[in-house]
Amino acid sequence: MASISRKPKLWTVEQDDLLKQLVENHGSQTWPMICQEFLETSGVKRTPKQCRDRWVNNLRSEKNDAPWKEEEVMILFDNQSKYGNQWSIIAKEMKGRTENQIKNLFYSTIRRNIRKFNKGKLDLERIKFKSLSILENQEIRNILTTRKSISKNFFLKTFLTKEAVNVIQSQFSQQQSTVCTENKTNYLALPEMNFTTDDFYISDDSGSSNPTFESEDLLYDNDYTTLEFSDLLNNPIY
DNA sequence: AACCGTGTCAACCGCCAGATA
DNA sequence: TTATCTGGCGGTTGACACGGT
Repeated sequence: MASISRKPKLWTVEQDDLLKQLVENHGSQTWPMICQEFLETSGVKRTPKQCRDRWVNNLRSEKNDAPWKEEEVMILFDNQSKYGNQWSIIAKEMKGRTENQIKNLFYSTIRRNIRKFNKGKLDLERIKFKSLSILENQEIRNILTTRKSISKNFFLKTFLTKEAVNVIQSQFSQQQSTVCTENKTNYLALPEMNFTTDDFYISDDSGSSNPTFESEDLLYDNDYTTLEFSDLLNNPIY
């Protein structure tokens, strides 16, 4: 079956002006009427849904198009943690940012960090995204909400604990999983604890087989939760 | 200069709940 | 009571710009 094209149909300034005018006349609750009048006036066919989306996402309020500040991003992730994916509620707390802007930033951050984290890792070590519920695991959340400025080393040297792997696998429990038998390398996992990416840096011991995460107060090595690949083979986790 | 990967944004889509006929 | 309509919302897609190689 041929896929249906969904080429976006961009709005012109004239169309925006007309839509604003119509909303002014009829209010923002009567979209079928608005889109009918829109068609009669402009000759352009837009569905009620398209009109509403355009209004809500771009025209309704004064939109802040400035690049996101670090504080805003932190507030966004705090709010997401508090309210879940209720973007409309989050948007109300973030003046000038629309629901769409907030959603876009959130998902692009998640996607970026998944890509960075998975790069160079074996299939079993990777974060597989099915739904945002995996963020309920604090460890995965810390990885996926990491800021843009964090170094590649952070992702290279960070591995999932058994518990985090379980969380991910549970989302795919209905699917057949495969076990890679080629690599017997130990998995070095982060400790199960709350931290922010400001709390530590990765020590410069690139020649060592035991990457070390350090902070001003804490020093970790692989004495803590370490997941060995042989364990996985002997005790499948799914 | 060309290509590729990545990030951002607007628009689209599908689902759900409430209102109404 | 049921079917249909509508608005609201979360999640996804496609286009485009930009930077790195």
